[in-house]
Amino acid sequence: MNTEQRSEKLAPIGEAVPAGRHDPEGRRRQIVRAAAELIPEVGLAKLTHRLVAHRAGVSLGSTTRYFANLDELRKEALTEISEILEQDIATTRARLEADGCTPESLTADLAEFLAEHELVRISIELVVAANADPILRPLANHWGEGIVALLSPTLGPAVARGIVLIMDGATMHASVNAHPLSNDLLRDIFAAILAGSPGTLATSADPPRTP
Amino acid sequence: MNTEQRSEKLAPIGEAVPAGRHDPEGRRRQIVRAAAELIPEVGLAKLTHRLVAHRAGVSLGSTTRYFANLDELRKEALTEISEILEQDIATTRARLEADGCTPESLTADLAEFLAEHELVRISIELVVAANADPILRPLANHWGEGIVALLSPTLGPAVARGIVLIMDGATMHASVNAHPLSNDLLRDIFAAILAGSPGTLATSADPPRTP
DNA sequence: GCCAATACGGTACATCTGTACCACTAGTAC
DNA sequence: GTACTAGTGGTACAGATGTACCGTATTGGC
Repeated sequence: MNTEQRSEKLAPIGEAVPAGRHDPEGRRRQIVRAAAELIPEVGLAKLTHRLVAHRAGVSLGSTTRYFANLDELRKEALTEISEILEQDIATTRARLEADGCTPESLTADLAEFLAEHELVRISIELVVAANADPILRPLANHWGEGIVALLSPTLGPAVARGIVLIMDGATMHASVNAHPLSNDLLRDIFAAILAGSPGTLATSADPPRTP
Repeated sequence: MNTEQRSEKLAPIGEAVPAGRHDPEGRRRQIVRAAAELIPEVGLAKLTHRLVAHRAGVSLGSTTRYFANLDELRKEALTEISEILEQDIATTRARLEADGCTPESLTADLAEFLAEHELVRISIELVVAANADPILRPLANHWGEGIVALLSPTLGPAVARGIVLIMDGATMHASVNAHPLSNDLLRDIFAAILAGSPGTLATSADPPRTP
Protein backbone atom coordinates (compact mmCIF):
# COMPACT_ATOMS: atom_id res chain seq x y z
CA MET A 1 0.00 0.00 0.00
CA ASN A 2 3.00 2.24 0.06
CA THR A 3 2.74 5.16 -2.30
CA GLU A 4 6.13 6.75 -2.19
CA GLN A 5 6.47 6.36 -5.91
CA ARG A 6 3.36 8.37 -6.52
CA SER A 7 4.87 11.80 -6.40
CA GLU A 8 7.38 10.69 -8.98
CA LYS A 9 4.94 8.87 -11.21
CA LEU A 10 1.88 11.04 -11.01
CA ALA A 11 3.52 14.37 -10.48
CA PRO A 12 2.36 17.24 -12.69
CA ILE A 13 3.98 17.02 -16.05
CA GLY A 14 6.05 20.07 -15.35
CA GLU A 15 7.98 21.24 -18.36
CA ALA A 16 6.27 19.85 -21.41
CA VAL A 17 8.13 18.59 -24.44
CA PRO A 18 9.55 21.66 -26.20
CA ALA A 19 7.19 22.66 -28.95
CA GLY A 20 8.07 21.32 -32.33
CA ARG A 21 10.93 19.26 -30.97
CA HIS A 22 11.24 15.80 -32.48
CA ASP A 23 11.10 13.25 -29.69
CA PRO A 24 8.55 10.54 -30.45
CA GLU A 25 9.15 8.28 -27.43
CA GLY A 26 9.32 11.15 -25.00
CA ARG A 27 6.21 12.73 -26.42
CA ARG A 28 4.33 9.49 -26.33
CA ARG A 29 5.25 8.96 -22.69
CA GLN A 30 4.28 12.54 -21.93
CA ILE A 31 0.85 11.92 -23.38
CA VAL A 32 0.31 8.71 -21.45
CA ARG A 33 1.42 10.39 -18.25
CA ALA A 34 -0.93 13.30 -18.82
CA ALA A 35 -3.80 10.89 -19.39
CA ALA A 36 -2.91 8.91 -16.27
CA GLU A 37 -2.81 12.15 -14.35
CA LEU A 38 -6.20 13.25 -15.62
CA ILE A 39 -8.09 10.04 -15.00
CA PRO A 40 -8.40 10.50 -11.24
CA GLU A 41 -9.19 14.17 -11.75
CA VAL A 42 -11.98 14.06 -14.29
CA GLY A 43 -12.82 10.38 -14.49
CA LEU A 44 -12.42 8.03 -17.40
CA ALA A 45 -15.68 9.11 -18.97
CA LYS A 46 -14.58 12.69 -19.51
CA LEU A 47 -11.10 11.94 -20.75
CA THR A 48 -10.80 13.47 -24.23
CA HIS A 49 -8.03 13.92 -26.74
CA ARG A 50 -8.15 17.67 -26.34
CA LEU A 51 -7.97 17.52 -22.57
CA VAL A 52 -4.97 15.23 -22.66
CA ALA A 53 -3.28 17.33 -25.32
CA HIS A 54 -3.70 20.48 -23.28
CA ARG A 55 -2.39 18.88 -20.11
CA ALA A 56 0.56 17.29 -21.87
CA GLY A 57 1.37 20.52 -23.66
CA VAL A 58 1.25 18.92 -27.08
CA SER A 59 -1.01 19.41 -30.05
CA LEU A 60 -4.24 17.58 -30.62
CA GLY A 61 -2.70 15.75 -33.55
CA SER A 62 0.00 14.24 -31.37
CA THR A 63 -2.56 12.52 -29.15
CA THR A 64 -4.13 10.78 -32.13
CA ARG A 65 -0.90 9.95 -33.91
CA TYR A 66 0.51 7.55 -31.34
CA PHE A 67 -2.66 5.68 -30.50
CA ALA A 68 -5.06 3.88 -32.77
CA ASN A 69 -7.97 5.49 -30.96
CA LEU A 70 -8.97 6.98 -27.64
CA ASP A 71 -9.63 3.58 -26.13
CA GLU A 72 -6.03 2.60 -26.73
CA LEU A 73 -4.85 5.76 -25.03
CA ARG A 74 -7.13 5.06 -22.09
CA LYS A 75 -5.83 1.52 -21.81
CA GLU A 76 -2.22 2.60 -21.88
CA ALA A 77 -2.91 5.19 -19.22
CA LEU A 78 -4.63 2.60 -17.07
CA THR A 79 -1.73 0.23 -17.59
CA GLU A 80 0.64 2.94 -16.45
CA ILE A 81 -1.55 3.45 -13.44
CA SER A 82 -1.67 -0.24 -12.63
CA GLU A 83 2.10 -0.29 -12.55
CA ILE A 84 1.99 2.17 -9.70
CA LEU A 85 -0.32 -0.16 -7.81
CA GLU A 86 2.07 -2.95 -8.76
CA GLN A 87 4.87 -1.17 -6.94
CA ASP A 88 2.52 -0.86 -4.03
CA ILE A 89 2.37 -4.62 -3.79
CA ALA A 90 6.13 -4.89 -3.73
CA THR A 91 6.39 -2.33 -0.96
CA THR A 92 3.57 -3.93 0.97
CA ARG A 93 5.20 -7.33 0.61
CA ALA A 94 8.48 -5.99 1.92
CA ARG A 95 6.86 -4.28 4.84
CA LEU A 96 4.70 -7.23 5.85
CA GLU A 97 7.66 -9.55 5.65
CA ALA A 98 9.66 -7.20 7.81
CA ASP A 99 7.02 -6.24 10.37
CA GLY A 100 4.93 -9.40 10.20
CA CYS A 101 1.23 -9.38 9.43
CA THR A 102 -0.26 -7.63 12.42
CA PRO A 103 -3.33 -5.42 12.72
CA GLU A 104 -0.96 -2.49 13.06
CA SER A 105 1.08 -3.21 9.97
CA LEU A 106 -2.01 -3.85 7.86
CA THR A 107 -3.59 -0.65 9.12
CA ALA A 108 -0.48 1.36 8.41
CA ASP A 109 -0.33 0.11 4.83
CA LEU A 110 -4.01 0.64 4.20
CA ALA A 111 -4.13 4.07 5.80
CA GLU A 112 -1.26 5.23 3.65
CA PHE A 113 -3.09 4.10 0.55
CA LEU A 114 -6.41 5.64 1.58
CA ALA A 115 -4.74 8.95 2.28
CA GLU A 116 -3.81 9.19 -1.38
CA HIS A 117 -7.16 10.19 -2.72
CA GLU A 118 -5.91 10.06 -6.29
CA LEU A 119 -4.93 6.44 -5.95
CA VAL A 120 -8.28 5.65 -4.39
CA ARG A 121 -10.15 7.24 -7.27
CA ILE A 122 -7.89 5.50 -9.75
CA SER A 123 -8.72 2.14 -8.25
CA ILE A 124 -12.43 2.79 -8.54
CA GLU A 125 -12.12 4.06 -12.10
CA LEU A 126 -10.12 0.96 -12.95
CA VAL A 127 -12.94 -1.23 -11.71
CA VAL A 128 -15.49 0.66 -13.76
CA ALA A 129 -13.29 0.50 -16.82
CA ALA A 130 -12.87 -3.23 -16.36
CA ASN A 131 -16.63 -3.49 -16.28
CA ALA A 132 -16.88 -1.91 -19.70
CA ASP A 133 -13.85 -3.62 -21.20
CA PRO A 134 -12.97 -7.18 -20.14
CA ILE A 135 -9.43 -6.71 -21.40
CA LEU A 136 -8.79 -4.48 -18.41
CA ARG A 137 -9.96 -7.04 -15.90
CA PRO A 138 -6.53 -8.51 -15.23
CA LEU A 139 -5.32 -5.01 -14.39
CA ALA A 140 -8.17 -4.47 -11.99
CA ASN A 141 -7.66 -7.87 -10.42
CA HIS A 142 -3.93 -8.05 -10.19
CA TRP A 143 -3.48 -5.86 -7.19
CA GLY A 144 -5.84 -7.85 -5.01
CA GLU A 145 -4.61 -11.21 -6.24
CA GLY A 146 -1.07 -10.21 -5.43
CA ILE A 147 -1.96 -9.45 -1.83
CA VAL A 148 -3.95 -12.65 -1.50
CA ALA A 149 -1.01 -14.67 -2.79
CA LEU A 150 1.24 -12.88 -0.35
CA LEU A 151 -0.93 -13.48 2.69
CA SER A 152 -2.40 -16.90 1.98
CA PRO A 153 0.56 -19.03 3.06
CA THR A 154 0.59 -17.63 6.56
CA LEU A 155 -3.04 -16.70 7.09
CA GLY A 156 -4.93 -19.21 5.02
CA PRO A 157 -7.01 -18.43 1.92
CA ALA A 158 -10.11 -17.22 3.73
CA VAL A 159 -8.46 -14.67 6.01
CA ALA A 160 -6.14 -13.54 3.23
CA ARG A 161 -9.05 -12.95 0.89
CA GLY A 162 -11.01 -11.37 3.70
CA ILE A 163 -8.26 -8.86 4.33
CA VAL A 164 -8.18 -7.91 0.65
CA LEU A 165 -11.95 -7.53 0.59
CA ILE A 166 -11.72 -5.27 3.63
CA MET A 167 -9.08 -3.21 1.85
CA ASP A 168 -11.24 -2.96 -1.25
CA GLY A 169 -14.28 -2.11 0.82
CA ALA A 170 -12.31 0.59 2.62
CA THR A 171 -11.26 1.92 -0.79
CA MET A 172 -14.89 2.22 -1.85
CA HIS A 173 -15.69 3.90 1.44
CA ALA A 174 -12.83 6.35 1.11
CA SER A 175 -13.80 7.29 -2.42
CA VAL A 176 -17.24 8.38 -1.27
CA ASN A 177 -16.42 9.86 2.12
CA ALA A 178 -14.29 12.90 2.73
CA HIS A 179 -13.07 11.40 5.99
CA PRO A 180 -11.81 7.84 5.78
CA LEU A 181 -12.38 5.30 8.49
CA SER A 182 -10.24 5.92 11.54
CA ASN A 183 -7.05 3.99 11.97
CA ASP A 184 -8.28 2.71 15.32
CA LEU A 185 -11.33 1.23 13.68
CA LEU A 186 -9.31 -0.30 10.87
CA ARG A 187 -6.92 -1.84 13.34
CA ASP A 188 -9.80 -3.38 15.31
CA ILE A 189 -11.28 -4.75 12.11
CA PHE A 190 -8.02 -6.38 11.11
CA ALA A 191 -7.58 -7.67 14.63
CA ALA A 192 -11.02 -9.24 14.44
CA ILE A 193 -10.43 -11.09 11.21
CA LEU A 194 -6.90 -12.11 12.18
CA ALA A 195 -8.48 -13.72 15.22
CA GLY A 196 -10.00 -16.21 12.81
CA SER A 197 -6.80 -17.09 10.99
CA PRO A 198 -5.31 -20.57 11.40
CA GLY A 199 -2.13 -19.15 12.91
CA THR A 200 -3.83 -17.05 15.54
CA LEU A 201 -6.52 -19.63 16.19
CA ALA A 202 -3.80 -22.11 17.09
CA THR A 203 -2.69 -19.69 19.77
CA SER A 204 -6.15 -18.45 20.64
CA ALA A 205 -5.13 -18.24 24.27
CA ASP A 206 -3.06 -15.30 23.12
CA PRO A 207 -5.56 -13.19 21.17
CA PRO A 208 -4.33 -10.58 18.71
CA ARG A 209 -3.24 -7.53 20.58
CA THR A 210 -5.46 -4.47 20.43
CA PRO A 211 -3.58 -1.88 22.47
CA MET B 1 -29.09 -8.32 0.37
CA ASN B 2 -32.33 -9.80 -0.74
CA THR B 3 -33.34 -8.79 -4.21
CA GLU B 4 -36.81 -10.13 -4.66
CA GLN B 5 -38.08 -6.69 -5.54
CA ARG B 6 -35.69 -6.40 -8.42
CA SER B 7 -37.76 -8.17 -11.00
CA GLU B 8 -40.61 -5.87 -10.16
CA LYS B 9 -38.60 -2.68 -9.99
CA LEU B 10 -36.10 -3.15 -12.74
CA ALA B 11 -38.12 -5.27 -15.10
CA PRO B 12 -38.21 -4.18 -18.73
CA ILE B 13 -40.67 -1.38 -19.19
CA GLY B 14 -43.04 -3.64 -21.06
CA GLU B 15 -45.99 -1.70 -22.38
CA ALA B 16 -44.95 1.89 -22.73
CA VAL B 17 -47.26 4.78 -22.10
CA PRO B 18 -49.66 4.88 -25.07
CA ALA B 19 -48.31 7.32 -27.62
CA GLY B 20 -49.72 10.79 -27.37
CA ARG B 21 -51.73 9.92 -24.30
CA HIS B 22 -51.73 12.62 -21.65
CA ASP B 23 -50.36 11.19 -18.42
CA PRO B 24 -47.60 13.38 -17.03
CA GLU B 25 -46.96 11.51 -13.79
CA GLY B 26 -47.01 8.11 -15.45
CA ARG B 27 -44.79 9.27 -18.26
CA ARG B 28 -42.34 10.82 -15.88
CA ARG B 29 -42.13 7.60 -13.87
CA GLN B 30 -41.71 5.65 -17.07
CA ILE B 31 -38.73 7.79 -18.01
CA VAL B 32 -37.09 7.46 -14.62
CA ARG B 33 -37.59 3.70 -14.68
CA ALA B 34 -36.10 3.42 -18.14
CA ALA B 35 -33.08 5.42 -17.03
CA ALA B 36 -32.67 3.28 -13.91
CA GLU B 37 -32.89 0.21 -16.08
CA LEU B 38 -30.27 1.49 -18.49
CA ILE B 39 -27.67 2.56 -15.96
CA PRO B 40 -26.46 -0.95 -15.14
CA GLU B 41 -26.57 -1.85 -18.83
CA VAL B 42 -24.60 0.97 -20.41
CA GLY B 43 -23.14 2.78 -17.42
CA LEU B 44 -23.85 6.28 -16.23
CA ALA B 45 -21.42 7.82 -18.68
CA LYS B 46 -23.31 6.64 -21.74
CA LEU B 47 -26.77 7.46 -20.53
CA THR B 48 -28.29 9.89 -23.04
CA HIS B 49 -31.67 11.50 -23.53
CA ARG B 50 -32.19 9.64 -26.76
CA LEU B 51 -31.33 6.28 -25.25
CA VAL B 52 -33.72 6.79 -22.38
CA ALA B 53 -36.45 8.03 -24.70
CA HIS B 54 -36.14 4.97 -26.90
CA ARG B 55 -36.20 2.56 -23.98
CA ALA B 56 -39.13 4.29 -22.33
CA GLY B 57 -41.01 4.44 -25.61
CA VAL B 58 -41.49 8.20 -25.43
CA SER B 59 -40.27 11.05 -27.55
CA LEU B 60 -37.00 12.85 -27.06
CA GLY B 61 -38.86 15.97 -26.01
CA SER B 62 -40.51 14.18 -23.11
CA THR B 63 -37.19 13.30 -21.54
CA THR B 64 -36.17 16.93 -21.49
CA ARG B 65 -39.54 18.31 -20.48
CA TYR B 66 -39.70 16.78 -17.01
CA PHE B 67 -36.12 17.32 -15.95
CA ALA B 68 -34.10 20.50 -15.84
CA ASN B 69 -31.19 18.71 -17.48
CA LEU B 70 -29.63 15.30 -17.92
CA ASP B 71 -27.95 15.43 -14.54
CA GLU B 72 -31.30 15.77 -12.86
CA LEU B 73 -32.59 12.76 -14.74
CA ARG B 74 -29.53 10.79 -13.71
CA LYS B 75 -29.99 11.76 -10.09
CA GLU B 76 -33.62 10.75 -10.06
CA ALA B 77 -32.75 7.44 -11.63
CA LEU B 78 -30.05 6.84 -9.05
CA THR B 79 -32.46 7.78 -6.30
CA GLU B 80 -34.91 5.24 -7.65
CA ILE B 81 -32.12 2.70 -7.68
CA SER B 82 -31.08 3.47 -4.14
CA GLU B 83 -34.59 2.74 -3.02
CA ILE B 84 -34.17 -0.79 -4.28
CA LEU B 85 -31.05 -1.14 -2.18
CA GLU B 86 -33.03 0.36 0.67
CA GLN B 87 -35.52 -2.47 0.47
CA ASP B 88 -32.57 -4.82 0.52
CA ILE B 89 -31.61 -3.52 3.93
CA ALA B 90 -35.09 -4.15 5.25
CA THR B 91 -35.05 -7.70 3.96
CA THR B 92 -31.56 -8.30 5.27
CA ARG B 93 -32.55 -6.95 8.65
CA ALA B 94 -35.54 -9.26 8.80
CA ARG B 95 -33.50 -12.26 7.83
CA LEU B 96 -30.64 -11.59 10.20
CA GLU B 97 -33.05 -11.04 13.05
CA ALA B 98 -34.80 -14.28 12.23
CA ASP B 99 -31.76 -16.47 11.52
CA GLY B 100 -29.23 -14.70 13.71
CA CYS B 101 -25.98 -13.30 12.41
CA THR B 102 -24.06 -16.42 11.43
CA PRO B 103 -21.51 -17.00 8.70
CA GLU B 104 -24.20 -18.91 6.85
CA SER B 105 -26.86 -16.23 7.00
CA LEU B 106 -24.40 -13.50 6.01
CA THR B 107 -23.15 -15.61 3.13
CA ALA B 108 -26.66 -16.35 1.93
CA ASP B 109 -27.56 -12.67 1.88
CA LEU B 110 -24.35 -11.63 0.17
CA ALA B 111 -24.44 -14.42 -2.39
CA GLU B 112 -27.97 -13.48 -3.38
CA PHE B 113 -26.87 -9.90 -3.92
CA LEU B 114 -23.76 -10.83 -5.87
CA ALA B 115 -25.74 -13.10 -8.15
CA GLU B 116 -27.69 -10.08 -9.36
CA HIS B 117 -25.08 -8.64 -11.64
CA GLU B 118 -27.24 -5.63 -12.38
CA LEU B 119 -27.38 -4.66 -8.74
CA VAL B 120 -23.65 -5.13 -8.43
CA ARG B 121 -23.00 -2.83 -11.36
CA ILE B 122 -25.50 -0.33 -10.02
CA SER B 123 -23.65 -0.18 -6.73
CA ILE B 124 -20.36 0.51 -8.45
CA GLU B 125 -21.89 3.14 -10.72
CA LEU B 126 -23.42 4.78 -7.69
CA VAL B 127 -20.01 5.06 -6.07
CA VAL B 128 -18.51 6.60 -9.18
CA ALA B 129 -21.40 9.01 -9.50
CA ALA B 130 -20.99 10.00 -5.86
CA ASN B 131 -17.37 10.72 -6.64
CA ALA B 132 -18.35 13.19 -9.32
CA ASP B 133 -21.30 14.69 -7.45
CA PRO B 134 -21.16 15.00 -3.66
CA ILE B 135 -24.94 15.32 -3.53
CA LEU B 136 -25.16 11.62 -4.31
CA ARG B 137 -22.88 10.59 -1.47
CA PRO B 138 -25.66 9.96 1.03
CA LEU B 139 -27.24 7.60 -1.48
CA ALA B 140 -23.99 5.72 -1.93
CA ASN B 141 -23.40 5.57 1.79
CA HIS B 142 -26.81 4.78 3.08
CA TRP B 143 -26.81 1.09 2.26
CA GLY B 144 -23.61 0.36 4.14
CA GLU B 145 -24.48 2.59 7.06
CA GLY B 146 -27.78 0.80 7.46
CA ILE B 147 -26.09 -2.56 7.74
CA VAL B 148 -23.51 -1.22 10.17
CA ALA B 149 -26.26 0.20 12.35
CA LEU B 150 -28.04 -3.12 12.20
CA LEU B 151 -25.04 -5.22 13.17
CA SER B 152 -23.22 -2.95 15.60
CA PRO B 153 -25.33 -3.62 18.71
CA THR B 154 -24.65 -7.33 18.65
CA LEU B 155 -21.23 -7.51 17.00
CA GLY B 156 -19.57 -4.27 18.03
CA PRO B 157 -18.61 -1.43 15.69
CA ALA B 158 -15.41 -2.97 14.35
CA VAL B 159 -16.80 -6.32 13.30
CA ALA B 160 -19.98 -4.73 11.99
CA ARG B 161 -17.98 -2.32 9.84
CA GLY B 162 -15.65 -5.11 8.83
CA ILE B 163 -18.55 -7.18 7.56
CA VAL B 164 -19.82 -4.27 5.48
CA LEU B 165 -16.35 -3.67 4.08
CA ILE B 166 -16.15 -7.33 3.15
CA MET B 167 -19.51 -7.06 1.42
CA ASP B 168 -18.38 -3.97 -0.46
CA GLY B 169 -15.10 -5.61 -1.36
CA ALA B 170 -16.96 -8.65 -2.63
CA THR B 171 -19.12 -6.33 -4.69
CA MET B 172 -16.05 -4.82 -6.32
CA HIS B 173 -14.70 -8.29 -6.92
CA ALA B 174 -17.93 -9.50 -8.47
CA SER B 175 -18.14 -6.53 -10.78
CA VAL B 176 -14.83 -7.37 -12.46
CA ASN B 177 -14.95 -11.16 -12.25
CA ALA B 178 -17.31 -13.34 -14.18
CA HIS B 179 -17.33 -15.88 -11.37
CA PRO B 180 -17.90 -14.47 -7.91
CA LEU B 181 -16.14 -15.80 -4.85
CA SER B 182 -17.43 -19.19 -3.78
CA ASN B 183 -19.97 -19.40 -1.01
CA ASP B 184 -17.64 -21.66 0.93
CA LEU B 185 -14.94 -19.04 0.86
CA LEU B 186 -17.33 -16.28 1.83
CA ARG B 187 -18.61 -18.34 4.72
CA ASP B 188 -15.09 -18.96 5.97
CA ILE B 189 -14.32 -15.25 5.70
CA PHE B 190 -17.37 -14.31 7.73
CA ALA B 191 -16.56 -17.05 10.21
CA ALA B 192 -13.08 -15.63 10.62
CA ILE B 193 -14.18 -12.07 11.33
CA LEU B 194 -17.04 -13.18 13.55
CA ALA B 195 -14.41 -14.99 15.60
CA GLY B 196 -13.18 -11.57 16.60
CA SER B 197 -16.54 -10.16 17.64
CA PRO B 198 -17.16 -9.34 21.31
CA GLY B 199 -19.96 -11.85 21.51
CA THR B 200 -18.02 -14.76 20.11
CA LEU B 201 -14.84 -13.75 21.86
CA ALA B 202 -16.66 -13.99 25.15
CA THR B 203 -17.50 -17.58 24.30
CA SER B 204 -14.29 -18.28 22.46
CA ALA B 205 -14.35 -21.83 23.80
CA ASP B 206 -17.30 -22.27 21.44
CA PRO B 207 -15.97 -20.88 18.15
CA PRO B 208 -18.39 -19.95 15.35
CA ARG B 209 -19.53 -23.07 13.60
CA THR B 210 -18.16 -23.77 10.16
CA PRO B 211 -19.90 -27.00 9.13
C1' DG C 1 -69.98 19.48 -30.48
C1' DC C 2 -66.71 23.34 -29.56
C1' DC C 3 -62.81 25.68 -27.33
C1' DA C 4 -59.00 26.79 -24.39
C1' DA C 5 -55.25 24.67 -22.08
C1' DT C 6 -51.96 21.40 -21.78
C1' DA C 7 -49.07 17.40 -23.17
C1' DC C 8 -46.63 15.45 -26.75
C1' DG C 9 -43.65 14.37 -30.91
C1' DG C 10 -40.46 15.68 -33.99
C1' DT C 11 -37.18 18.92 -35.69
C1' DA C 12 -33.50 22.31 -35.38
C1' DC C 13 -29.34 24.17 -33.64
C1' DA C 14 -25.14 25.04 -31.15
C1' DT C 15 -21.55 22.49 -29.08
C1' DC C 16 -18.39 18.84 -28.32
C1' DT C 17 -15.77 14.81 -29.67
C1' DG C 18 -13.07 11.43 -32.40
C1' DT C 19 -10.50 11.26 -36.27
C1' DA C 20 -8.38 12.38 -40.84
C1' DC C 21 -5.65 15.43 -43.23
C1' DC C 22 -2.10 18.65 -44.73
C1' DA C 23 1.26 22.32 -44.64
C1' DC C 24 5.27 23.36 -42.05
C1' DT C 25 9.33 22.61 -39.45
C1' DA C 26 13.06 20.21 -37.16
C1' DG C 27 16.41 16.77 -37.66
C1' DT C 28 19.69 14.00 -40.68
C1' DA C 29 22.62 12.27 -44.36
C1' DC C 30 25.44 13.70 -47.90
C1' DG D 1 24.60 24.14 -47.46
C1' DT D 2 21.04 21.18 -49.49
C1' DA D 3 17.65 17.85 -49.99
C1' DC D 4 15.11 14.31 -47.90
C1' DT D 5 12.58 12.13 -44.10
C1' DA D 6 9.63 12.22 -40.41
C1' DG D 7 7.51 14.60 -36.41
C1' DT D 8 4.41 18.28 -35.33
C1' DG D 9 0.64 21.71 -35.10
C1' DG D 10 -3.42 23.37 -36.63
C1' DT D 11 -7.57 22.79 -39.25
C1' DA D 12 -11.52 20.35 -41.17
C1' DC D 13 -15.25 17.29 -41.04
C1' DA D 14 -18.71 13.87 -39.79
C1' DG D 15 -21.31 12.15 -36.10
C1' DA D 16 -23.40 12.44 -31.57
C1' DT D 17 -25.41 14.98 -27.77
C1' DG D 18 -27.92 18.45 -24.77
C1' DT D 19 -31.39 21.50 -25.21
C1' DA D 20 -34.83 24.82 -27.20
C1' DC D 21 -38.75 25.27 -29.94
C1' DC D 22 -43.07 24.77 -32.48
C1' DG D 23 -46.89 22.65 -34.67
C1' DT D 24 -50.12 19.04 -33.52
C1' DA D 25 -52.91 16.00 -30.81
C1' DT D 26 -55.39 15.13 -26.60
C1' DT D 27 -58.03 16.34 -22.69
C1' DG D 28 -61.64 18.38 -19.87
C1' DG D 29 -65.18 22.00 -19.34
C1' DC D 30 -69.05 24.39 -21.44
